[in-house]
Amino acid sequence: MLTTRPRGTSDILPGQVEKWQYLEQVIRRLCREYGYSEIRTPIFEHTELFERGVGETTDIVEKEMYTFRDRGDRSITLRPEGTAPAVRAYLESRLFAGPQPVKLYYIGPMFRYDRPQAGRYRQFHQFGVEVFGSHDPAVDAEVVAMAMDLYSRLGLSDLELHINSVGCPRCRPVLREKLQDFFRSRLDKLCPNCRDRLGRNPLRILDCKEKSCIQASEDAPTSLDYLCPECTSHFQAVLKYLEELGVAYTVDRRLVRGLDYYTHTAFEIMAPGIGAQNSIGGGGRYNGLVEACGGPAIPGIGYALGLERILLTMEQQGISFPRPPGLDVFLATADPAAQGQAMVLVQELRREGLAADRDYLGRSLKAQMKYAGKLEVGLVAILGSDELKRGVVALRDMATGSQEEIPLDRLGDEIKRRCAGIK
RNA sequence: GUGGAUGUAGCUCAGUUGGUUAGAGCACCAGGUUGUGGCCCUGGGGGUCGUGGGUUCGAGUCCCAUCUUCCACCCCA
Repeated sequence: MLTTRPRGTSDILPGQVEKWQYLEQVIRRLCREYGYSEIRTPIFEHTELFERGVGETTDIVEKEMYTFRDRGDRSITLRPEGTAPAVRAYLESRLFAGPQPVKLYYIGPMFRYDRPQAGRYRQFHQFGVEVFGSHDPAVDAEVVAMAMDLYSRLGLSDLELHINSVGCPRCRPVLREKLQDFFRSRLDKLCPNCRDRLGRNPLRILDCKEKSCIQASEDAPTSLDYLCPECTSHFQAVLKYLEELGVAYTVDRRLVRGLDYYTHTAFEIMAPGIGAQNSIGGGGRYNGLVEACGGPAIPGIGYALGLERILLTMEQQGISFPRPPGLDVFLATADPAAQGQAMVLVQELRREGLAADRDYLGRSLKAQMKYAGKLEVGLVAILGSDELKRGVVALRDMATGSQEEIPLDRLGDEIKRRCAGIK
């Protein structure tokens, strides 16, 4: 137990963490180019925020939250998603009083008490964006295009973008009723889960993966059949913009975001080949959420992408990551007399902005060379008492094996010169 | 939360019908004569056989429980 991490968590170790850093770097650049500012919210919040903000009837709230009482007897929950905290911060800091729209992004760990499997963990990471303050369907399109842009920047291909409109508070009740009418007559064909859903959230039946339910809902009315004129024109505009942006999509009338405050656009991106948990991102418009959280009636839209699943897909598609830079130079000492001088020299090189390191295990020169070879350092500077006397070091190019004496005062510049040539 | 599989050195695995000090390859460390890596050779360290019970004269091998990971379901990222 002492040496075992909690279930569904993972250590991101050297060798792997560079991939994360690369991914994060691409994300941050993307966000800057799209005009988004980062927001960092707490990793835990008051439980009510998620109960209200995510929805009491969702699986997340009903069975997946990490909730506990703190020492002040407050109910605290490790954040299971990023939208509700962003809304909370937007309201708490009155960002709606500043210039609109407010475009935010976040990146960090989320927590859900699920049963782990490939691509699903109890602590996982999401990158997400939220835009507050605009109804413009162009924002819907931009947000979708931005997500797709990230995937393509990472080199991912063969992704499926599904998009739908789930209506608004005006047309959804109509659809709800139509769906309830439709399914009431074929209750016997629905799975127990969906029978339960009929009363609470009939839209979700369309989303059920149970064979019988898929069959039963084949001719069921979908949101697109009962959209109000405003919703229809909004959705048509989003699709038109996507076409203009060259983003390929599939209208999926079964795609549902089950929460009450979700409105209009809903979308999801799937990656084939990474297992059953193949959704690598999803989002939609939530024009009712800010108000539901006690704020003014301000529209919003956003998405969240799963970082583990993106990395999984990249690996599955054989995408190579840029090689992280290692040391510029390794300083090897040829005899113990040079130790003190080596320490000072390495420190000087670092001050000059070079990545430099040396041996700390009292190894023989041979062993130090071997070690440097394993680290794949391009240059090794060798310092012995002979060199020390003459104020030079032997600088060895590890790729070619050629070696040259460099005066100590020129060493930094010489290394920089050679590294520049390689880079 | 439900069902199925898995678990032997850091990694990939072997381990005969239960029977002596549990092995290999790779990795790690050290040597292969005087201050020099990548190949090769030699040697070394490292395993409470996931954990806890049980059966047995004897268990890595059989039984039970538990944990982990994996796969699927539910659902999502």
